[in-house]
Amino acid sequence: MELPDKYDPSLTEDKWYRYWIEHKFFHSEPDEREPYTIVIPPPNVTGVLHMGHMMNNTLQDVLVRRARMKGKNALWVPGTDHASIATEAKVVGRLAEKGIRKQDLTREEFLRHAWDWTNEHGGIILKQLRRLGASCDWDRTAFTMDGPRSESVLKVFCDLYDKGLIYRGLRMVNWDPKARTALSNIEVIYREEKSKLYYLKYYLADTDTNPVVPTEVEGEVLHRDEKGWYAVVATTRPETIMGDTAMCINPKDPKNGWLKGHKVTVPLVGRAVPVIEDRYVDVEFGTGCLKVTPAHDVNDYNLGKTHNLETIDIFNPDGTLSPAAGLYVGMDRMVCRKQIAADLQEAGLMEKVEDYVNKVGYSERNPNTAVEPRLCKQWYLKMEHLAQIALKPVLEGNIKFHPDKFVNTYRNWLENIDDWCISRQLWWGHRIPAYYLPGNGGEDETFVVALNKEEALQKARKIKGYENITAADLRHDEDALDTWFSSWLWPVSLFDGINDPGNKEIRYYYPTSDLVTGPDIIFFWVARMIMAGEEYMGDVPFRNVYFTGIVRDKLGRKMSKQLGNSPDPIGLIEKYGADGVRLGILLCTSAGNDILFDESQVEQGRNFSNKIWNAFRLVQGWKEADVPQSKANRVAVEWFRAKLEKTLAQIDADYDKFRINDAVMATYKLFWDDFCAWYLEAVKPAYRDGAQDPVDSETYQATKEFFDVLLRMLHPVMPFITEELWQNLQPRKKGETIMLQRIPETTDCDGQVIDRFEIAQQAIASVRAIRQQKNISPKTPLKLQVAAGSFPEEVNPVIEKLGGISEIDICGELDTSVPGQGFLVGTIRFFVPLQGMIDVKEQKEKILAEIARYEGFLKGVNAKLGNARFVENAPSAVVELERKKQSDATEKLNSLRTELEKL
RNA sequence: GGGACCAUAGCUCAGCCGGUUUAGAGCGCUUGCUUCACACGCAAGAGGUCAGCAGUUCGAAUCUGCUUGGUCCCACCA
Repeated sequence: MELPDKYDPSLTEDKWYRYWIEHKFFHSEPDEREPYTIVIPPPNVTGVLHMGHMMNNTLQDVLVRRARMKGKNALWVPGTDHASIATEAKVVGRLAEKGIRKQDLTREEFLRHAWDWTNEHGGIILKQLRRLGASCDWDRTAFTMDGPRSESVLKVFCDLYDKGLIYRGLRMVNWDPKARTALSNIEVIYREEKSKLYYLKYYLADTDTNPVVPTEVEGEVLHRDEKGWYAVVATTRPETIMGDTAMCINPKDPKNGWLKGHKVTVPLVGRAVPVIEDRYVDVEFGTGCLKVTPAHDVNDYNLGKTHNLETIDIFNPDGTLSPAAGLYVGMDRMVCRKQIAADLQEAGLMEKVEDYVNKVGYSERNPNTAVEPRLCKQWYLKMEHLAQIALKPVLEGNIKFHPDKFVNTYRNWLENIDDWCISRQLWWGHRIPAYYLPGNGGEDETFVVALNKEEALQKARKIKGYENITAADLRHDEDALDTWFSSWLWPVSLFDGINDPGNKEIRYYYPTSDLVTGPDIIFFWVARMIMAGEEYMGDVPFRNVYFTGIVRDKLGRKMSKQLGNSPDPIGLIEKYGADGVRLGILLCTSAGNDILFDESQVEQGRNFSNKIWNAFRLVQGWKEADVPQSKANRVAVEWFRAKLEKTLAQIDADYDKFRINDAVMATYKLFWDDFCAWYLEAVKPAYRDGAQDPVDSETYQATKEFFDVLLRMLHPVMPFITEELWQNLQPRKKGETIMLQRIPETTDCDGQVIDRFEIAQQAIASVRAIRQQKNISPKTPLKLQVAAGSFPEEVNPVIEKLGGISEIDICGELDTSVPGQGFLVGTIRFFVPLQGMIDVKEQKEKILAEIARYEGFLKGVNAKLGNARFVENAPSAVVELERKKQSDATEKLNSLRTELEKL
């Protein structure tokens, strides 16, 4: 077979992926083998692949392919997430393009559109993962809103409700006015922002009742003008004054003490509100006077509760001013802020405006929409018990985080956790299985929680006074559940562990092995999966969590559509091949650290593919012959066998510690440096008279075996090219695959073999350096002298072959009477005679520099050994080591000086 | 406001339970090579006072403290 000199991934990738699928190599069923399970972090069903997915899924594929090749029953379950708020937003946007408003549709009509959209775009991302080579068991592809998963969600909701962990409560929630839904605390992202601090005048409302107004307060300017006495309130949100129902001061604040017991008038609004006292107020902030708007601020809400204040909700769900505001009705809150500021100024009610930096909460899914605190009734999940059971396995090490620094983050969150707001005012999602009974519909409305309407009806009829109601009387709760309320069940629900507890699959595959995900969803997902796992399985959902970093561009910026700095993953695969992309990503990954992605890394991956390809071309072109093995070949084979063993052990250790980039780099260097640059060069047959010499059988077979092992080691990282070459390395049976071959177990290696070959490597490098310096062609044969001693003669043939040495003379003393150049490998002295080709002056300078270096080194060592305290206190082994350094350096110096003299 | 992490060659990082390292890797860079596997290559090189200061120690990139610069997480200060 004639192979082109460039590897073309497009000719192999699709072919082998189809082969793997046809033979169901990715499919797993429970059997007697040890299971290895990964569940995919389900991407948004309508999402498209980005670099973060590429990294995350490449890592998972490496882990799962490796486990498979270690003989485990490996399973990687794929699937997608319905992503309620994100998907609903997309559907709303798409409908808007067609001029359709969500509020004009019924729930059923809207859901029809949402499913259409899902079916149209859903799963694109999973198709893209196939291009990457992902060895997911596609037969098991799941969706968080498919039948079994939805049923699991509802069952869990009912169960938690029955356990008293779910309740309905009137609370101040984080409201997204664009999506018009409540959000959980962790869906709010706080951003520092330049804004204004407005100082508003609140005139005393009761001046005519002759208040006791102080004539002076030490160090403070009192507020009085022609209209009377006034207090000044600093606020960032003047548009909320229509909801003010009090002003608050700290009881211990001397400068505002005069306001006690008075009423003040809300500017523009004209309403008189009481001045209340609460230690919550920070005396130092602003003027020490706080406007209290119980409906629109969490702290104010709490103040309102303790001080029994009226609550005036001045906003509509979409963030516009409601009739309750009385002013600016229908205006957007942000527009209103500017308008009211102008109006206050105009009316002389604004003392001043300052620049101010504060933190504003934004919706995670609508990043340009500021969250509005809003008082409304929502469903909550109590967290105390769940947090407790989730904390233990992580703190006790039953679940290991990589890197473990995230244990702190995790603990901190769980120890200070708030109840989880699980209801969303959305249609796309799992509808809350609560049914309201006919009644007043007020705050204390009656409801039942049940899997379906029939069950709900049965439950409802047991309630006194409702014995005769019909299904039509029941009103199903309109809200959907938070997306994460379904994904937290993922490792359990994928094996139907909720609907069919104790089934064969859940018993076999649960707990899963490793989870690969980003630290940004440690609270959203990781922590909650541990809660659900412990609650419903009584066991951890996974053993290890590998946290990836964020993929950033070369300049350290997050990848984003706006910046246009995110490469198209499929484009990259087409340009460099999936294997190249995978290697490029893996080389720069390390657990928990952000990765700075640059296309040059993928180029490196592509180059490596090509290197493997060409190494294969070389070996494939060899002719095997029944001739005795040369000494050089024997030494090389022996060495590479040892080197392979040693590296295999290293790589195993790296993978076990989740140091995947180190493992990949070690494999890369083993193939490129050790195998190609040294081993293949050492055994490569000579090319003579227009034909290549044959290779002896022993070496030929060993080389093929090495190649086979190397391909197996590389396969988890570069699945396509390794399959292609493995299939061609020797005739394979139909249905065979490298995927299911074993990666060899490690055995002990002969360190001495490696050490002595290293001497040869260094000698060869030195000879090559001499050639380079003296401008001597690699083809010109050179002689080499070695001072007899600890030099291992076995490696001579290798030095001769790779160094272009015609003769190695092992002598008692180097014959430096002829001009030439010496070098040292460790303490072994070498000399290359060079008849009249060297520059004596340059040579001298070099030796002098070397001498200076060793003298400095020796000085340091001598200083240590001359220090009585060192010799007395340091362990004897350490002192011995220093002595050895001393004698070695002295010896080196002597030989250098001898050489110098002889020049 | 609380907490975590980071600072080592031009770049990205490893080493960090103190002593076989007057510091390693990959990429990049320099020089020389159309050597019949590969220029997506081969070979040989250059390059760092381990952020700064102080301390502990016979000995510190490695431990402690402080300083500077950077990143991230958590928190209801208008």
